[in-house]
Amino acid sequence: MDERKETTNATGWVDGETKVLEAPGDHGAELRLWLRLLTCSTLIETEVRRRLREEFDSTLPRFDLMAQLERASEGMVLGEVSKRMMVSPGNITVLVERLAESGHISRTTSPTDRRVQIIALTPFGRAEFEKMASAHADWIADLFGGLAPKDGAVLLDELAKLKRSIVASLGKGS
Amino acid sequence: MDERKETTNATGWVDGETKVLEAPGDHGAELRLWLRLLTCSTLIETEVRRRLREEFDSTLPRFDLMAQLERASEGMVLGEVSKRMMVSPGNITVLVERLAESGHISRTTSPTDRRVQIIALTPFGRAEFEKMASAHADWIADLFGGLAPKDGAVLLDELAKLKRSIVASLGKGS
DNA sequence: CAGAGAAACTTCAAGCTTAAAGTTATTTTC
DNA sequence: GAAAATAACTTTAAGCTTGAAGTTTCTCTG
Repeated sequence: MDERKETTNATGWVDGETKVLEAPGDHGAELRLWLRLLTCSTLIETEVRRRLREEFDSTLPRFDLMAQLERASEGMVLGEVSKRMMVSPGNITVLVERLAESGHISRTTSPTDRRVQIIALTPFGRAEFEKMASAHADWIADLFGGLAPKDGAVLLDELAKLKRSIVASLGKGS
Repeated sequence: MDERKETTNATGWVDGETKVLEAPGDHGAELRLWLRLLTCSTLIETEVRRRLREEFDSTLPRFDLMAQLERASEGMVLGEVSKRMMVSPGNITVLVERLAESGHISRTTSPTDRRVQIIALTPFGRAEFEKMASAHADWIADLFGGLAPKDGAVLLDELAKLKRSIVASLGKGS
């Protein structure tokens, strides 16, 4: 990419290594961590989006939706897709419209409940998805390739702990 | 939040813990890692966006842009902001318009180069930003609060390694 | 110093995303 | 069995985001 310093688009603290703003409670360590986490996932996500667009003329949301459908051979209800993708129902409506238009998914109204829409990959959609998924796995493997297996294992473990911390913190609020 | 299983909105592989799809090259470990990383950063980002909206009627992009300006007392050129935030120039144009409208930033044409726009926080904008930044630091500290200091240090270190891997991989392609 | 080229935005078309409000259909309650 | 509540979307308004094309303003070459 380029030689740009570490920056972020979600905290605003430039160069987390050396210049994190000192908050009253001195939350510098957490901010630095968050910044670095965000930098990594932004870099990866941006690259994945770019390649999906350039190599498959597709987008990440489309890919994600198809991925949800991939192992649901009987199809899936819109609400379930919405929950799994953690996005709003209205969002799914739009995505589904486009994917149906392009022939990647089929759409039927449930015979037992006319409120319910069931979507499923078409054979064409499945074939397209498989191509994308295979390439996607390679891209990710490449991006993580410089990480020693041991580091990968440690990172996976630490991220599990972080996730528990996040979920616990979110839980308190509700 | 809720008791939903680990899911993602950028890979489609549900429940990274147990069910990652086996790619031909067996990239399961990397996919699992990516999924977990993404889950963490999505959870945090979603929460930060929610709170910025609810507590400050603001958005993450706005906050980010103001954060870039926060330590640039002399103001900053749009192009520089765009680079630091890693977003497109067109995006900055729109954000700047709105922030100028709401009185958070000022905007002047450079006296030496009429192509160049210089933006800076207004006193009002600075005051608003400081409130937000302080709250933001608290939110992050909360979300990471369940992580032992030692785990934080390890995570920071592993993420540095990951970032190097990513940057190296991106560099190869160009 | 004129024309070519590069820079720094701005505009445009398209798509993603959300919260909130609106529809339609099913279930629950009295 | 109607009215009320609930569910499952869909629609709407607003904002974010991008890549590509367009405009204006320097800067560089010959």
